Amino acid sequence: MARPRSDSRDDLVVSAMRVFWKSGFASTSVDDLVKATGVSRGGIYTDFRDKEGLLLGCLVAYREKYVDPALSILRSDEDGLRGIDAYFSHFIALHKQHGMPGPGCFFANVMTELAPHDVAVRAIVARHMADLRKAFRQAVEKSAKSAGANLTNAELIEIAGFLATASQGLWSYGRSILDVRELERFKHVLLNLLRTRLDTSGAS
Amino acid sequence: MARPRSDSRDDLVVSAMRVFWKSGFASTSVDDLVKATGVSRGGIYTDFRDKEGLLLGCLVAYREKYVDPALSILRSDEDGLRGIDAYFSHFIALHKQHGMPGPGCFFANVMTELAPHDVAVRAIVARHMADLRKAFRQAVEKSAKSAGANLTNAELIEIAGFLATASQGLWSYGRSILDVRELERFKHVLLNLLRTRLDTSGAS
DNA sequence: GTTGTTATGGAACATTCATTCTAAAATTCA
DNA sequence: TGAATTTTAGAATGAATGTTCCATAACAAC
Repeated sequence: MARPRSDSRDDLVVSAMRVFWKSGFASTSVDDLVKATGVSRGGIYTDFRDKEGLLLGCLVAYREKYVDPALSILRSDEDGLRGIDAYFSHFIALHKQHGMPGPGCFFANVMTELAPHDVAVRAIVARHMADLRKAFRQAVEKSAKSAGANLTNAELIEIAGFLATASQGLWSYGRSILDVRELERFKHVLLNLLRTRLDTSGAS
Repeated sequence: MARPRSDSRDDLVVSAMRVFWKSGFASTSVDDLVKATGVSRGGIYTDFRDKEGLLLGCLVAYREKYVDPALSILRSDEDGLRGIDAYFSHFIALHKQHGMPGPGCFFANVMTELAPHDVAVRAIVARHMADLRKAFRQAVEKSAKSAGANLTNAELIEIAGFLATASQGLWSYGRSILDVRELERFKHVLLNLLRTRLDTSGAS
């Protein structure tokens, strides 16, 4: 049963992504991938060089399917803090619907498992973190403006980097707990800290 | 060459810990462990039920050898914020001496890789996070007092939970980057946020 | 309906895996 | 020294691994 190429491969990469996402790279066998995707071994090795090639494809698919929409949400609200709130709520909702312990963030998982030993993974993870920092930076900048806070460019960048890194901790933690409310508490504290930080940088 | 039992097994568990810590559970073979520890396959399976049993032993050893000293540092300074600073500096120094990309935090790594699928791991990780929260809580409480900040018990707990979770993100991120200064920037922002939070909760 | 292209299921392959076992060697204690 | 106890190195086991290959079957285009 040969299916039309273009969209069947989207299915392949999306199904594979979910398995890698939940179980990690090393613990996922090619057999698992064949079963989960419905694509034959040959098909997988034709379209991707090997198991790691498929993983890299899955990371790209994850960015398009999950990260980009989340960053749009983060950017779309003209109120920066509300955008950040919405970004976290979006992923927390994903964890709620998935059931806890949650799947975490695919990038955070892969970063933790493979980054030290795999340059290709490190590169694509670095790009993800840069995107995340950039989106946070714009959000913080907006809310700083509307709060009348004076933040230097360096401070904006610092804070954005902190937010990006801290949120990776949240998603990893989500893989080990049974209560989503812990995720919400994190969001709550993060926003409070950020708000007070902006409120105390009022124009001199 | 039979060595005295009690201390040779400490060596075993410490050497194995380092391998699991850097390479993860699934990617570490029993062969790797035999080579790294110098203990025979039989010896490993005699003292620990299986590979996972050894991992659990390594997690306990990690807590004793790395976490407890770090928490002592965190607790020892009578200035809470300075204790938090010292805690992060301690682990950052570890990353510096190890070379980047760093090994991260063993608990954070195992949490990300195994927690969703392994109840035993989840339990021991939960205990670690609780310890970490408790230590952070005491530190924040101390610095709140000395800053004259009015924080409710609930607020203290919330903030401590945030700190514990956020720091997991830092260590995971440390596995994907080549420049330790990124870790230091994180610490810097974290402490700033915390400081301003305490300064704005002054007695009414 | 024929032809050329692609995908399939599954066999085949060579490794590697976790785990068990055993005979020899080292260590302990008398 | 000699007997009892551990530990070792490494063979053995059987299953699982990633990857390649191929004959069959499904498809698209004409």
